[in-house]
Amino acid sequence: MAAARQIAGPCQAWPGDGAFIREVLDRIGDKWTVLIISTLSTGPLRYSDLQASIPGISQRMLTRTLKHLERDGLVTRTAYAQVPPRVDYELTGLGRSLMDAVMAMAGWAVAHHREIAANRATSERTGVGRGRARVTT
Amino acid sequence: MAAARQIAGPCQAWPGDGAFIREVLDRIGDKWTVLIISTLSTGPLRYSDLQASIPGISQRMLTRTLKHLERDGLVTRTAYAQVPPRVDYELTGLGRSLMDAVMAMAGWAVAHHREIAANRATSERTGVGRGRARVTT
DNA sequence: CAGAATCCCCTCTGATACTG
DNA sequence: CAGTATCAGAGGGGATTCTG
Repeated sequence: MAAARQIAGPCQAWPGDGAFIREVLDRIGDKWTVLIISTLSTGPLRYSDLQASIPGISQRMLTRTLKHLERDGLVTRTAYAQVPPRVDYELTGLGRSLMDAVMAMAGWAVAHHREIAANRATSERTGVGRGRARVTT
Repeated sequence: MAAARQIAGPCQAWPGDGAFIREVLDRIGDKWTVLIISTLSTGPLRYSDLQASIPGISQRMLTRTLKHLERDGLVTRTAYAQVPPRVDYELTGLGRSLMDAVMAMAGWAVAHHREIAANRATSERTGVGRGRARVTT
C-alpha cells in the first residue's frame, strides 16, 4: 500500500493496452490507404482508374496497399477473364464503415489544420520543440 | 467534351487533395503519439511518469514524440528550475480535441478488430492478397 | 491492362552510453 | 531527473524494368 504518487495506467480509456487502436492505425497510418479508400467510396474502380485518380502513387504502392486492404476485408478484388485484363476493386461494408470513421478524423483535420500549421510555424521561430530550453520559475 | 469514362477525382469528399488528413495521420500514425496523448488525457504528467506509464517506450521515442506534439501545439512543456529537474507535460485544448477524434477511431477499432483479424486469418489460408489469382468469368 | 521483380534511399525505431 | 548523442537494423516508399 505504498502508492506514493498517482501513476496513470497504460491507457485507462480503452480495453487492454490499446492494441486495437494501434492495429487500425498501422493500417490507415500509411501514406496511401486513406486516399485509396476515399477514392473507392464513390463506387468500384479498376486498377488503372485508381492509379489515375490518385496522383503520385506508384504501382508498387497501389498494388501493395490494395493487397493489404483485401487481406483485411476492406476491399474486394474482382478479376475478369478477358483480354486485356480487367480488375475491379470495391469497398466492402467493413471498408465503408472505416471510411465513416476516417471522415470523423477528417472533420477534425479540416477544423484544426490551420491551428496546427500556425503552432508549427511559431515553434519554428521560437525554437520550441527543438532544444531551446525555457524554464518556469 | 470527350469524357468517355467517369473518373473519380482525387477525393471529392474533402477540400483540396486531402492533404489535411495526411498531415494529421502523419502525426497520429506513428507508434507512440496516440499512446502518449491518451496517457496525458487524465491530466499533466512528468517525463518519468510518462515513461513509466507507457511500457516499452524508449526515452529516445518519448522525447522525440513529445517534441513533435509540442511543436504542433498538442501538448505544453513546463520545466521547473529546480534540482533534480522536473518537467511536466500537459495536453492543450487542441490536444484534448484530438483525443476525442481518436476515441472515435478507437470506437471503430473495438467494434471491428475481430472482424479484421478473422478476415486476415482467412486470407492467410486461402492465399487472398498474396499472388494467388482468382478470376471471375 | 494489371501487375511482379529488383534496386536503393530514407525514415522510424530500438539499444546503448553519456551529461547538466 | 530529464534528457542528448551515436549506432545499427527493419521497413516504407519511389523509380525502373519486365511479363502474362
